Amino acid sequence: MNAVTPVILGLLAIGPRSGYDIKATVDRSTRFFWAASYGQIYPELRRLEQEGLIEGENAPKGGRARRVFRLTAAGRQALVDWMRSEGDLTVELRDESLLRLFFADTLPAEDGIALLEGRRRGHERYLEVLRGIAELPGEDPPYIDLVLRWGIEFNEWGTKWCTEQLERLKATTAA
Amino acid sequence: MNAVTPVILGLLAIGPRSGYDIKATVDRSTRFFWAASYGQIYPELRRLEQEGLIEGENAPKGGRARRVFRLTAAGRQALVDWMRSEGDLTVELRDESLLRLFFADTLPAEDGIALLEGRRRGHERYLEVLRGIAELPGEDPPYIDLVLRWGIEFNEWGTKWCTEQLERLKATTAA
DNA sequence: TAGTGCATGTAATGCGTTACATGATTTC
DNA sequence: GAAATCATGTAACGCATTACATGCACTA
Repeated sequence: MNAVTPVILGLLAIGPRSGYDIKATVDRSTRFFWAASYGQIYPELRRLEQEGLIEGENAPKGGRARRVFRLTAAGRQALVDWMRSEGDLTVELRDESLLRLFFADTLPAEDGIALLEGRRRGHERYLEVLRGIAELPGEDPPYIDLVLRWGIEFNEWGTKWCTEQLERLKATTAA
Repeated sequence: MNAVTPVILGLLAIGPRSGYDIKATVDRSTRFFWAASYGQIYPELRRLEQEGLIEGENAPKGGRARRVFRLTAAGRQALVDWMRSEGDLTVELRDESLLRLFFADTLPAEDGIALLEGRRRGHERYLEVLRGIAELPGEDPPYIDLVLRWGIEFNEWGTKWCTEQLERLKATTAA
């Protein structure tokens, strides 16, 4: 069981897919909070098949080799077990902008302002990307939609937070 | 220049410290959004000294060997350069709870509820930790305080978000 | 006097990304 | 006919954590 295992099992629970499909789906969806690369996916697919959690079937498209995997009963059980396993909230965060802010006391006042403005721009850019995904035609299943809305609402909150701090700073320096 | 470089330069800009001190400070402050381990810190201290960005001085406490580092002029410049370098917002997130939620459509309704409740508990636990830090005696410099408040307000927002989604779900299933 | 904290350091390990190789097919 | 996309796969690399080794000093 490693980091890609749950993504693979989870995506195959939605529907059968090839390794390539899995990577493409991840890059359009979970990558914002859970990335995965070919170097993890392909070896893990083989391992999961050996363990009987997934089953592969050759499904070439034209003359192009293609192997589609689907979840076995054991695989579905493994997914359910993982979904119900402990762990209320495990977030690993690496936020360079926050680190810069943390050290902003060592710099002139205008640098702190610039950092906050940059942070806000970053949130706004994320919002554009996520809103673009949300406006795509077709309806997502409820929880996939929920997670997408989390991303949007988080970045809205982050934008607002930066604005508030900027106002507070301006009020303080003015006084 | 690697991931620990800015933390070391930034902390030494606040005041001279030993490698041990740096690790201890990180574990009390930036680790929530920027971790660092001995395996990175000690080799990097040597490298930075060789490059002339920091200077070490033997400062034993009693018979216990101790080496305290401080920033050189070149080191301060390197820090300023990094602080002003591009990069509005680079967040790397690994959120297992979000991944579980993403796949919650494949499970019975009560599992989704449980996931949201667990997520909320996680936010509440983080709040306890961060509020404990905020209530510590002594006053933090403005931006260090700002970042701490970000952590608190983010987890407050996250708690509220979970509550709202739970209410929404209950309203939908009731109807 | 045993345990905890201070203090430095490294070797091993694990993990994930990057980059590349290969080749077919579709699209412009 | 070139470029992009589909599709599979791995080797090399870098990075970070874990775990350990060593030893002094303080405190209960």
